[in-house]
Amino acid sequence: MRTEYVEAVLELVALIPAGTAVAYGDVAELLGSGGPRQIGSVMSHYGSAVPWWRVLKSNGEAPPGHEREALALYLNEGTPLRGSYLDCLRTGEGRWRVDLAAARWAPADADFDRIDAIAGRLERELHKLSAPDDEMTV
DNA sequence: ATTCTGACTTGCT
DNA sequence: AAGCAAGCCAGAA
Repeated sequence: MRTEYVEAVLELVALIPAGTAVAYGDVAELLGSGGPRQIGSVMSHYGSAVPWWRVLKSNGEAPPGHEREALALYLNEGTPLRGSYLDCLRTGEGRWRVDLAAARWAPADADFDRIDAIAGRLERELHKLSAPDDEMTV
């Protein structure tokens, strides 16, 4: 189901500029909630409408099962790559990955404002759900 | 309540 | 560089 968490993740991913990328864990950190696996889960189920290829594994490998498609997109938007991606294109044999050190998205001040807005909204939403427990204790 | 599973990470061979 | 085990977090069975 499209929970607040899912919405927050998708909104955040939508902010990632072309040519840059972040790791699943980075998204979780920016969001201030959940872990890498939660992000991966959200992307696999609801990521089709956002730039999913800009969120990948911490070692720079493209999301499992979408390597081919992702490579085309990276080349298309000039994302820094490492390894023999050319061979991969021609012979389908080379190993490659995104040069995350060079491609990692560095949010500007304006971006952080939006990120904080999303994270804050999510925070309040989650708190709201776990709040009604004051009377139960005692 | 318990167990399993997964578009994850990190650390150790 | 490549494989493996153990953490880790939530949702589903």
